Amino acid sequence: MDEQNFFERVYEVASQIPYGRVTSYGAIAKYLGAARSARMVGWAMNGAAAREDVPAHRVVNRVGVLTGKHHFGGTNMMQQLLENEGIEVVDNQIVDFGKVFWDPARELDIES
DNA sequence: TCAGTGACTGACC
DNA sequence: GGGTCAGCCACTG
Repeated sequence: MDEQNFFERVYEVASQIPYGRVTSYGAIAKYLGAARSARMVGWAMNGAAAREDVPAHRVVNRVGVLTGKHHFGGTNMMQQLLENEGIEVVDNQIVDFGKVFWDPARELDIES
């Protein structure tokens, strides 16, 4: 994969999140080989939110809480976006998170 | 340059 | 079972 920036990789993975699915910062970080740098994934999302090709609203923390909704205008817009995709959200938390969870390391698999 | 902060996570008590 | 602590790296003041 040459030497793409860490942020660019995060954007690439996030942009591959299928409709109606969500993932966690740690899952992306782990897929990129930086599971201990989940915070950097969150920081990357800060810039990803500015990109329309990167559904940052589909990325939440490990328990399915929309911790980053505050960066989506400070309103429930992030929740609205998820609900628009068929994802039920209650109190900033995704319902049946385990069912809609999308693991890049498993779905995308690590192709040689 | 140093110190504080943050869209997280795993381990420990 | 639930709350607290430390580690992680980049950005800002």
